[in-house]
Formats: sequence, structure tokens, C-alpha cells
Amino acid sequence: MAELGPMPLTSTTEDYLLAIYGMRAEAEPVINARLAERLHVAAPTVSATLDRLARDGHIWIDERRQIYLTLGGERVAERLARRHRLIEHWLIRTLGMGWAEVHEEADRLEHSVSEELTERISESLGHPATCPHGLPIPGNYPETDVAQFFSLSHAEPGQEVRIVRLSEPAEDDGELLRYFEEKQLVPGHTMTVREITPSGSMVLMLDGETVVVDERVATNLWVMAA
Amino acid sequence: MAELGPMPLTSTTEDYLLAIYGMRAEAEPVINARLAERLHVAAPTVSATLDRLARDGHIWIDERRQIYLTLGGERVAERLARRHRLIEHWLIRTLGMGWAEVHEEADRLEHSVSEELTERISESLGHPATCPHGLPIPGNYPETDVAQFFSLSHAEPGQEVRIVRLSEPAEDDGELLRYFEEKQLVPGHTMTVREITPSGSMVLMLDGETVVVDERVATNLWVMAA
DNA sequence: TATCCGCGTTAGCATGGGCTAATTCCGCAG
DNA sequence: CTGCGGAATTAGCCCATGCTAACGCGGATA
Repeated sequence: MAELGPMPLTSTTEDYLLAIYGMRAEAEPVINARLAERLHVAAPTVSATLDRLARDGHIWIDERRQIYLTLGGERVAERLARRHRLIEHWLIRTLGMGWAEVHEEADRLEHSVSEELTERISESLGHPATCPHGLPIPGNYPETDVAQFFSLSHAEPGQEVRIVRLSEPAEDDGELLRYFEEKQLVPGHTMTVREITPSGSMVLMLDGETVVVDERVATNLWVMAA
Repeated sequence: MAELGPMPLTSTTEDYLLAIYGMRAEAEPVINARLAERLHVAAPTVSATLDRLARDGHIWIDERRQIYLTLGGERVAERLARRHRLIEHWLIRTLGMGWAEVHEEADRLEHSVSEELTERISESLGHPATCPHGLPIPGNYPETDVAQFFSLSHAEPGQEVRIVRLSEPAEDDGELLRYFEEKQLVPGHTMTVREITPSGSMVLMLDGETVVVDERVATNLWVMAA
């Protein structure tokens, strides 16, 4: 029999691989139920789709039902993340789209942009290391010590920190994105933690302004010591 | 009961509408069998898909099995053609992709680009009237008298003509596209018909060069009297 | 007139990707 | 040990999109 080679992935399966990849990167538990939430589908749908992904060698599932990408699956996911994040930059730089809007557009485009086009985009942008929200672009990202990054919600009072990126799930929350943009809570900006209230809200000094963010916001901002 | 509004079209159904739209524009007979060829699917598949398109009010089919777009279907097709043709320009202008390659890329992107992005692209390009291959961009195309256009294969010996566009099917033929590009048989160029051989080949003068094109090539170039 | 070609439909089937309802399974708290 | 909550699976269904094989029909041609 002739080997037919790898089946071309569908838009749906690409979404699954990218979700798994993202959750791994955030060290979240990668299980059926979490995927169902993230992808907005019912649990049995996830089971069936994961079966196909495992059948086709993109993932494997251990005894405790943790889901892992195979080498092949990871390669696919990295390429997709690269595309997605380059597209975001491109839309902002060449067409002036909004920082809070490009994620949604890129979510659709990432499935239809060719390898060739991806590389042309990267080149025309000067091979940026991260997307506009601070997430690393595989292939362009230098070997920085990612271990220095931590969630703002783990910062101490008095500490001065620089925003490096958003969390993965924040990207899918349009309202949160618009809030970040409005308050200028974006990668590159530096701020000082003034105090942390008992409810987990944080009082920050940012550009001489006092900003209060609640815990949900703080957990979705990744920072490093400034 | 709440009206659910129009179902979002799938990539597949969009392809059908665009194919019908293109065939109408070329005054080709729009029947099941021709669609099957153009879309590279089997006849029963076309029947089933057309049934759904008719059910959803995008097309209608007369007694002689001619297929027509409804007003709604035409609006959809026009928007898709607009997107496709703007994307082609965009890829050439901002990323330097090849004249013969952009059609294929646009074939995928046209399904994922939003209205908003489409309009930004049109604006950033200065609202071009045609795609790089000369096909009109709905919404940007001036009210030119299209009746002046005719296929090169209908030109007379001695006539001087200007290329205005390719035929629709030519866009899907990569080899033919590369040939046109190489010979500079592209919109805007003027040439004189020297003679027509019994087999239908045409001898042309173009930029002082003599070029011979066979009938298949000639039928796929649309021209107007220069 | 008999035949055949082009065309369309019917029947029957597969796969991907969705859903709900019901069940099972596992671990932890009481 | 009992029970409960979260997680996963099973069963059963739906639709869109593809296929082949077989049949029917109508017009052109031998």
C-alpha cells in the first residue's frame, strides 16, 4: 500500500492543537474538561476529536488522562502560534487595526495563511520576537530565561515590575483586552506595586497614575522584576 | 419562534456562490455539470450542495436547470469577489508576492478576512478598480462600458487591442498564469494582431516582439480596441 | 428508428464535527 | 463506608460534504 502521508489538518483540529500548546505554555492542566471550556464545545465532542488527533499521531493521552502533544503535533502548534502572532503584528503595523481587535481576526486567518506568506510577513516586520500582547513568536524568540516571568498576582508590595505579556486566556477576552489597552497595561510598561488588598486587588503606580486592578486582571498579566 | 437569521455560510458554499458569479460574468452556461468541473467535485455532490443553497435562499434553479443567484446570493458573491481581488493586490503591493501566485493564496484568505479588514485594505490601496489580473473589484469599479470588452480570440488581423483582463478560469490555472506573466500578456499592455493561423493560433506584435499564442491562450485574454 | 452521450437524480455510504441524556468512574470529605 | 462532585464515556442523534454505482431522460446522430 502507498503511504498517503499526513492528512491535512482541518481548521478545527488546528484549534485543538493550538489550545493544548497554549495551555502547556501556561502550565495549566491539559485535560478534556478544560479544553471543552476553552474551545466552547461539549465534552463528548472533545473526546471524539481528541481520539482522531491521537489516531493521527498528533497527541497522546496518559493513564491519568493528561493530554500531550507529540513531536509532530508540537511542530504544527508552533507553526500556528507563529502565524497567529505574526499576523497580529502585521494587521497593526500595515493596516492600523486596534491592539484589542487583532487577536480575533488572526484566529481566523492563521488557518489560511501559507508557510510562504508567513515568512514574507516575518521578514517585512523585521522578525519580531513577540506578538503585540507579548507572547513569544516561535522561531523568532531569543533564548530568554522565561523562568524570570511571573504573574502580577504573585508580585510583592513595593516591587517594581515590567509587563512582559498577557496570559493566553486573556487573548480570547475582548473586554479584558480593551481594558488593558485603555489603562495602558501593555508589554513594556513598568509599574510599582503599592499595596495588595485582602480581596486580592492590587494598587499600582503606573506613569505617575494610581491604578487599581482586581485579582482576575492581575492573574492575566505576566511581569518580570524591573 | 425567534427568527434565527441567515446561517453563516461555510467556506464550501462560498466557493459555490463565487463560482456561479464568475461563470455568469463570463456568460458561460451555469449548470450542474460545469460547476462540478470548476469545483473539482462529483455531480451528486453539486446537486446536494445546490439544494442547500436553494433552500437557504441564495440561488434558484429554473426549469431548464439553469442556476441563478438570488439578490442575496449575488450580494454575498460580490463581497467575496471584492475581498479576493483586493487581497491579491495587497499581497503583491505590501509583500511582493508574485503576480501568478496570489490567486491561490487569496482563494483561501477570502473566506477568513472580515468586512472591516477588507475595507481597510481597500483604503490602504487607494481603492483600486480591478485585481492585478484585470478583473473588476465590485464596489470600486467605475461604470465602464463592459460591452467593449471581447475575447482576444475574436480579434481581427490588423486590429490593435489592449489587454483588459484575464478570463475567470485562467485564474485557476497556475501554469497559464506563469505563462502570461513571462510573456507580459497582462492588463494594460497593447498589441497588434498580425495574423490568425488556420488552427486558431494568433501572431501578435507586442513591444516590438513577435509572440505566437494558441487558441486556448487567446480565449483566456480579454481585450478592447486600443 | 435505434442508439448513445451528456446530464441529473437516487440510493447508499463514509467522515468530520457538533449536540443531549444517561451512565460510569474516581477521589475526597464526612 | 457512604455519598457527592467533577470528569469521562456511551448511546443516539443531527447536518454538511464528499464519494460510487446505477438509473432515467432527452436530444443528436448514425
